[in-house]
Amino acid sequence: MMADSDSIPDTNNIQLGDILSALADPLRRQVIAVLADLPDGTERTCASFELPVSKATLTHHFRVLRHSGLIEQIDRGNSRAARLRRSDIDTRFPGLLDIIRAET
Amino acid sequence: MMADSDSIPDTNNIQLGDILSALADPLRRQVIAVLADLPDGTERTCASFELPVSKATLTHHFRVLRHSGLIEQIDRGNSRAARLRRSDIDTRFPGLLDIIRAET
DNA sequence: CCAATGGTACGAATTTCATCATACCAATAG
DNA sequence: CTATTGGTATGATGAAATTCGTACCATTGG
Repeated sequence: MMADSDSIPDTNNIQLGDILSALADPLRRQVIAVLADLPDGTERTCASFELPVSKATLTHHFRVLRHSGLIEQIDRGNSRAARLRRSDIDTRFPGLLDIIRAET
Repeated sequence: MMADSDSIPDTNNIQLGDILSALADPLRRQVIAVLADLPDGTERTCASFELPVSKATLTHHFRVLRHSGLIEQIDRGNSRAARLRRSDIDTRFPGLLDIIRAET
Protein backbone atom coordinates (compact mmCIF):
# COMPACT_ATOMS: atom_id res chain seq x y z
CA MET A 1 0.00 0.00 0.00
CA MET A 2 1.13 3.49 -0.77
CA ALA A 3 -0.85 4.80 2.20
CA ASP A 4 -1.01 8.59 2.15
CA SER A 5 2.37 9.32 0.68
CA ASP A 6 0.42 11.99 -1.13
CA SER A 7 -0.23 15.34 0.52
CA ILE A 8 3.43 16.29 0.49
CA PRO A 9 3.59 20.02 -0.19
CA ASP A 10 5.92 21.16 -2.94
CA THR A 11 8.46 23.82 -2.13
CA ASN A 12 6.32 26.90 -2.55
CA ASN A 13 3.42 25.36 -0.72
CA ILE A 14 5.12 24.66 2.56
CA GLN A 15 3.14 26.46 5.26
CA LEU A 16 4.92 28.12 8.14
CA GLY A 17 2.11 27.19 10.51
CA ASP A 18 2.47 23.52 9.65
CA ILE A 19 6.23 23.67 10.11
CA LEU A 20 5.93 25.34 13.51
CA SER A 21 3.26 22.90 14.67
CA ALA A 22 5.44 20.00 13.61
CA LEU A 23 8.47 21.41 15.40
CA ALA A 24 6.54 22.20 18.56
CA ASP A 25 6.75 18.54 19.55
CA PRO A 26 10.02 17.56 21.27
CA LEU A 27 10.34 14.17 19.59
CA ARG A 28 9.80 15.56 16.12
CA ARG A 29 12.17 18.43 16.85
CA GLN A 30 14.80 15.91 17.88
CA VAL A 31 14.41 14.00 14.63
CA ILE A 32 14.90 17.18 12.61
CA ALA A 33 17.85 18.24 14.75
CA VAL A 34 19.56 14.91 14.10
CA LEU A 35 18.92 15.04 10.36
CA ALA A 36 20.04 18.67 10.18
CA ASP A 37 23.35 17.75 11.77
CA LEU A 38 24.03 15.01 9.23
CA PRO A 39 25.34 15.66 5.73
CA ASP A 40 22.78 16.87 3.23
CA GLY A 41 20.85 14.05 1.61
CA THR A 42 21.37 11.59 4.44
CA GLU A 43 18.64 9.00 4.74
CA ARG A 44 17.68 7.43 8.03
CA THR A 45 15.07 4.80 8.71
CA CYS A 46 12.34 5.84 11.12
CA ALA A 47 13.26 3.11 13.56
CA SER A 48 16.92 4.16 13.66
CA PHE A 49 16.06 7.17 15.80
CA GLU A 50 15.05 4.85 18.62
CA LEU A 51 12.42 7.17 19.96
CA PRO A 52 10.77 5.96 23.17
CA VAL A 53 7.33 5.44 21.64
CA SER A 54 5.40 2.61 20.05
CA LYS A 55 5.55 1.82 16.34
CA ALA A 56 2.13 3.32 15.77
CA THR A 57 3.17 6.57 17.39
CA LEU A 58 6.34 6.59 15.33
CA THR A 59 4.29 6.36 12.16
CA HIS A 60 2.16 9.23 13.40
CA HIS A 61 5.11 11.55 14.06
CA PHE A 62 6.78 10.85 10.74
CA ARG A 63 3.52 11.45 8.94
CA VAL A 64 3.23 14.86 10.61
CA LEU A 65 6.79 15.68 9.58
CA ARG A 66 6.12 14.57 6.03
CA HIS A 67 2.86 16.48 5.71
CA SER A 68 4.47 19.61 7.06
CA GLY A 69 7.09 19.46 4.33
CA LEU A 70 10.08 19.01 6.60
CA ILE A 71 11.00 15.55 5.35
CA GLU A 72 10.31 13.19 2.53
CA GLN A 73 10.20 9.47 2.94
CA ILE A 74 11.82 7.13 0.47
CA ASP A 75 10.41 3.66 0.08
CA ARG A 76 13.29 1.27 0.49
CA GLY A 77 11.54 -2.02 0.06
CA ASN A 78 11.16 -3.32 3.51
CA SER A 79 11.68 -0.06 5.34
CA ARG A 80 11.19 3.62 4.71
CA ALA A 81 13.92 6.19 5.00
CA ALA A 82 13.45 9.80 6.04
CA ARG A 83 15.37 12.58 4.33
CA LEU A 84 15.35 16.20 5.39
CA ARG A 85 14.16 18.60 2.69
CA ARG A 86 17.02 20.88 3.54
CA SER A 87 17.18 23.12 0.49
CA ASP A 88 13.42 23.61 0.50
CA ILE A 89 13.40 24.61 4.14
CA ASP A 90 16.48 26.79 3.81
CA THR A 91 14.91 28.56 0.86
CA ARG A 92 11.56 29.22 2.45
CA PHE A 93 12.67 29.78 6.06
CA PRO A 94 16.34 30.67 6.19
CA GLY A 95 17.91 30.14 9.59
CA LEU A 96 15.18 27.88 10.91
CA LEU A 97 17.20 24.66 10.82
CA ASP A 98 20.08 26.37 12.59
CA ILE A 99 17.74 27.33 15.40
CA ILE A 100 16.51 23.76 15.75
CA ARG A 101 20.03 22.38 15.59
CA ALA A 102 21.26 24.79 18.24
CA GLU A 103 18.96 23.35 20.88
CA THR A 104 20.88 21.09 23.28
CA MET B 1 -4.98 42.02 40.95
CA MET B 2 -1.59 41.15 39.58
CA ALA B 3 -3.01 37.92 38.18
CA ASP B 4 -0.22 35.68 36.95
CA SER B 5 2.18 38.28 35.69
CA ASP B 6 4.70 35.95 37.20
CA SER B 7 6.02 32.96 35.25
CA ILE B 8 7.77 35.15 32.71
CA PRO B 9 11.01 33.38 31.79
CA ASP B 10 14.19 35.41 31.93
CA THR B 11 16.40 35.50 28.88
CA ASN B 12 18.33 32.30 29.40
CA ASN B 13 15.24 30.38 30.40
CA ILE B 14 13.21 30.87 27.28
CA GLN B 15 12.35 27.43 25.91
CA LEU B 16 12.34 26.79 22.20
CA GLY B 17 9.43 24.41 22.54
CA ASP B 18 7.32 27.06 24.23
CA ILE B 19 8.21 29.60 21.57
CA LEU B 20 7.32 27.23 18.75
CA SER B 21 4.04 26.22 20.39
CA ALA B 22 3.15 29.86 20.84
CA LEU B 23 3.96 30.68 17.24
CA ALA B 24 2.09 27.68 15.87
CA ASP B 25 -1.17 29.60 16.35
CA PRO B 26 -2.01 31.95 13.46
CA LEU B 27 -3.42 34.72 15.64
CA ARG B 28 -0.45 34.77 17.96
CA ARG B 29 1.91 34.63 15.00
CA GLN B 30 0.15 37.64 13.55
CA VAL B 31 0.60 39.60 16.76
CA ILE B 32 4.32 38.85 16.79
CA ALA B 33 4.64 39.67 13.09
CA VAL B 34 3.05 43.07 13.67
CA LEU B 35 5.23 43.83 16.68
CA ALA B 36 8.35 42.67 14.86
CA ASP B 37 7.65 45.09 12.02
CA LEU B 38 7.34 48.04 14.40
CA PRO B 39 10.33 49.90 15.85
CA ASP B 40 12.02 48.19 18.77
CA GLY B 41 10.35 48.93 22.08
CA THR B 42 6.96 49.72 20.61
CA GLU B 43 4.07 49.07 22.96
CA ARG B 44 0.64 48.09 21.74
CA THR B 45 -2.46 47.41 23.77
CA CYS B 46 -3.94 43.93 23.37
CA ALA B 47 -7.18 45.32 22.01
CA SER B 48 -5.44 47.40 19.36
CA PHE B 49 -4.75 44.28 17.32
CA GLU B 50 -8.47 43.84 16.75
CA LEU B 51 -8.30 40.09 16.58
CA PRO B 52 -11.59 38.37 15.74
CA VAL B 53 -12.00 36.68 19.11
CA SER B 54 -13.68 37.43 22.42
CA LYS B 55 -12.02 39.34 25.24
CA ALA B 56 -11.51 36.17 27.23
CA THR B 57 -9.77 34.50 24.32
CA LEU B 58 -7.63 37.57 23.83
CA THR B 59 -6.43 37.34 27.38
CA HIS B 60 -5.64 33.68 26.81
CA HIS B 61 -3.50 34.29 23.72
CA PHE B 62 -1.53 37.11 25.29
CA ARG B 63 -0.91 34.99 28.35
CA VAL B 64 0.52 32.24 26.15
CA LEU B 65 2.76 34.77 24.42
CA ARG B 66 3.89 36.15 27.75
CA HIS B 67 4.59 32.77 29.30
CA SER B 68 6.55 31.69 26.25
CA GLY B 69 8.83 34.68 26.64
CA LEU B 70 7.97 36.36 23.37
CA ILE B 71 6.42 39.46 24.90
CA GLU B 72 6.19 41.28 28.15
CA GLN B 73 3.14 43.20 29.21
CA ILE B 74 3.37 46.60 30.81
CA ASP B 75 0.62 47.69 33.14
CA ARG B 76 -0.56 51.03 31.92
CA GLY B 77 -3.25 51.74 34.45
CA ASN B 78 -6.42 51.05 32.63
CA SER B 79 -4.98 48.88 29.90
CA ARG B 80 -2.01 46.62 29.41
CA ALA B 81 0.51 47.09 26.63
CA ALA B 82 2.42 44.30 24.90
CA ARG B 83 6.05 44.74 24.00
CA LEU B 84 8.11 42.30 21.98
CA ARG B 85 11.19 41.00 23.80
CA ARG B 86 13.17 41.52 20.66
CA SER B 87 16.73 41.43 21.95
CA ASP B 88 16.03 38.36 24.07
CA ILE B 89 14.56 36.49 21.13
CA ASP B 90 17.25 37.65 18.73
CA THR B 91 19.91 36.51 21.18
CA ARG B 92 18.47 33.08 21.84
CA PHE B 93 17.03 32.33 18.40
CA PRO B 94 18.66 34.49 15.76
CA GLY B 95 16.65 34.76 12.57
CA LEU B 96 13.39 33.56 14.08
CA LEU B 97 11.63 36.91 14.04
CA ASP B 98 12.63 37.46 10.44
CA ILE B 99 10.98 34.18 9.52
CA ILE B 100 7.78 35.19 11.26
CA ARG B 101 7.83 38.63 9.72
CA ALA B 102 8.37 37.25 6.23
CA GLU B 103 5.02 35.44 6.25
CA THR B 104 2.53 37.42 4.13
C1' DC C 1 -20.35 59.74 41.99
C1' DC C 2 -21.35 56.94 37.69
C1' DA C 3 -20.71 54.99 33.42
C1' DA C 4 -17.60 53.23 30.12
C1' DT C 5 -13.24 50.97 29.07
C1' DG C 6 -9.88 47.22 29.05
C1' DG C 7 -8.78 43.68 31.19
C1' DT C 8 -8.78 39.14 34.27
C1' DA C 9 -10.96 34.79 36.56
C1' DC C 10 -13.59 30.95 36.22
C1' DG C 11 -15.85 27.28 34.58
C1' DA C 12 -17.83 24.72 30.41
C1' DA C 13 -17.95 22.95 25.69
C1' DT C 14 -15.50 21.48 21.70
C1' DT C 15 -11.72 20.17 19.27
C1' DT C 16 -7.24 18.68 18.54
C1' DC C 17 -3.20 15.95 19.86
C1' DA C 18 -0.21 12.14 21.55
C1' DT C 19 -0.32 7.67 22.66
C1' DC C 20 -1.25 2.90 22.49
C1' DA C 21 -2.94 -2.06 21.33
C1' DT C 22 -4.27 -4.71 17.89
C1' DA C 23 -4.58 -6.31 13.39
C1' DC C 24 -2.58 -6.28 9.19
C1' DC C 25 0.76 -6.21 5.05
C1' DA C 26 4.90 -6.29 1.99
C1' DA C 27 9.62 -7.45 1.74
C1' DT C 28 13.50 -9.86 3.26
C1' DA C 29 16.14 -13.74 5.68
C1' DG C 30 16.56 -18.35 6.60
C1' DC D 1 7.72 -21.74 2.38
C1' DT D 2 7.88 -19.60 6.88
C1' DA D 3 9.29 -16.41 10.33
C1' DT D 4 10.94 -11.96 11.11
C1' DT D 5 11.24 -7.15 10.24
C1' DG D 6 9.59 -2.43 9.52
C1' DG D 7 5.95 -0.14 8.80
C1' DT D 8 0.71 1.26 8.15
C1' DA D 9 -4.57 1.40 9.38
C1' DT D 10 -7.90 1.69 12.64
C1' DG D 11 -10.11 2.70 16.53
C1' DA D 12 -9.85 4.08 21.58
C1' DT D 13 -8.33 6.95 25.38
C1' DG D 14 -6.70 10.56 28.02
C1' DA D 15 -4.55 15.06 28.07
C1' DA D 16 -4.15 19.59 26.34
C1' DA D 17 -5.65 23.58 23.65
C1' DT D 18 -9.09 26.81 21.90
C1' DT D 19 -13.02 29.17 22.46
C1' DC D 20 -16.76 31.39 24.79
C1' DG D 21 -20.21 33.53 28.25
C1' DT D 22 -20.57 35.47 32.43
C1' DA D 23 -19.12 37.68 36.37
C1' DC D 24 -15.98 40.69 38.14
C1' DC D 25 -12.54 44.58 38.96
C1' DA D 26 -9.52 48.66 38.41
C1' DT D 27 -8.90 52.94 36.07
C1' DT D 28 -10.30 56.75 33.45
C1' DG D 29 -13.67 60.39 31.80
C1' DG D 30 -17.54 62.94 32.43
